[in-house]
Amino acid sequence: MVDTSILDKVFEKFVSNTRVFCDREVLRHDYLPDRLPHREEQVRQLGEILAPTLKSSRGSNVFIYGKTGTGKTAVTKYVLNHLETKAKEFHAPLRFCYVNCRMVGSEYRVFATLCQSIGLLVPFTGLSAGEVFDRFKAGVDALGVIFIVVLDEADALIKGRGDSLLYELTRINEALTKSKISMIGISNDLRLKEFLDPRVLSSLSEEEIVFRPYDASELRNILSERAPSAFCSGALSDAALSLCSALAAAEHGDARRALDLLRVAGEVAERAGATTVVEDHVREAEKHIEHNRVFEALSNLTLHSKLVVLSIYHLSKGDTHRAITGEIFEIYNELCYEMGVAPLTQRRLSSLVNELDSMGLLNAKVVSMGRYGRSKKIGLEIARTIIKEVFAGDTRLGHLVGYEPKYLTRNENR
DNA sequence: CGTCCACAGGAATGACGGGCGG
DNA sequence: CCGCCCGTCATTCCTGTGGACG
Repeated sequence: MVDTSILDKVFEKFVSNTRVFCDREVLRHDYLPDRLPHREEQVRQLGEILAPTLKSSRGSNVFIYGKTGTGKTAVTKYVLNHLETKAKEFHAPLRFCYVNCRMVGSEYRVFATLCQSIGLLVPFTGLSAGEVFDRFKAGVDALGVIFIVVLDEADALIKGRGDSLLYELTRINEALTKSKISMIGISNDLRLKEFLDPRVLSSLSEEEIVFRPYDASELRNILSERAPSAFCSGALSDAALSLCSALAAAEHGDARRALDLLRVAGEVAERAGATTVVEDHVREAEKHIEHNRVFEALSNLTLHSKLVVLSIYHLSKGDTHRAITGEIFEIYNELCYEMGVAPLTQRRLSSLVNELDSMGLLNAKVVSMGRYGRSKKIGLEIARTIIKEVFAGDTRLGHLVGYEPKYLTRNENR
């Protein structure tokens, strides 16, 4: 027999307690507001570039640069949505497809997504990327439309596997007779140009739009624009709103971050039973977000990546000692033995360390120790308590948290 | 000032799981 | 069902290198 009274209380409290939020969806970063403050110029630019598509001519290709949370995606979606409604009004044959390259993952899957958007079903795997591309090409051409391809976070793809995808796409119009394609590339990395083939660069960057980070007062405006529809009147203190803006501005001028902070702060306040969101709730939210991010990232790692993290955890015990690759490999091997799994090679481990570094879980830096060789110095970027928390809850790895590596006892010197 | 450590990280290759068209 | 072609992960082999030591 389960005691449901506890749950009842939780639900009742949730339903009756509508004092803080009235619509928290407004604060999600994928929510598209009616107005995009401080991005009027970019909206106008992109609109001008794409306007010709309404008259069935191809718009220029555009490259959009800017750091995360500067409104690139929002502006693009905003303009495309309006373009779509206009197109319907004028009966212009306009279609578009938005692809987030980082989420989608591989070149193959980008083409697969494009195919799906025009109603072509392709298998998850099995075909060559070229085959999928050809099907897409034939598919769009048959439609006889102006097609806009949006490649968001294109840098994630290009850095990983080169620019052959972009190259093929920029040349696609030569093979099309009834349709035309224009592209919008979006990149978080301003140095992306350096990775690109000059031919791709010139055709892709017919136009460029740069998004500067928001400053604190701009972030404040963005938040205060959304706050009235997100929160009940009087439920949000001015100080809390300012703190969210300031924290996000200090980071990267990241509006996404500001919105997250505000939303989570509201949730923290709500759970605490408060009627007003105050600064302390924001600070709490900051910790909460970081904790969640790390927890999620750690939990989703593969077994071997987890073992690598654990090895570094053991090595950095006590002080802020930074491990080097060789040491990590020693302890990693011990842990693998304890687990009864075959260890990976040092070469592979080195790649895993780099992946963990770019996820922000580790901090890896190549250093030369002169006579004593060249290696990577690696330290944990995250709180040890979270590592304990994640691995202690793992049935397979729990016992390794308290494991005493023989390597460490063998080398009592530091 | 040359040597030589302890790796970094690129390239080629292979095992594996999966879908294709015939 | 088969032979073929993928993408992904991992191994093997490799060349390159910053700087303390002698």
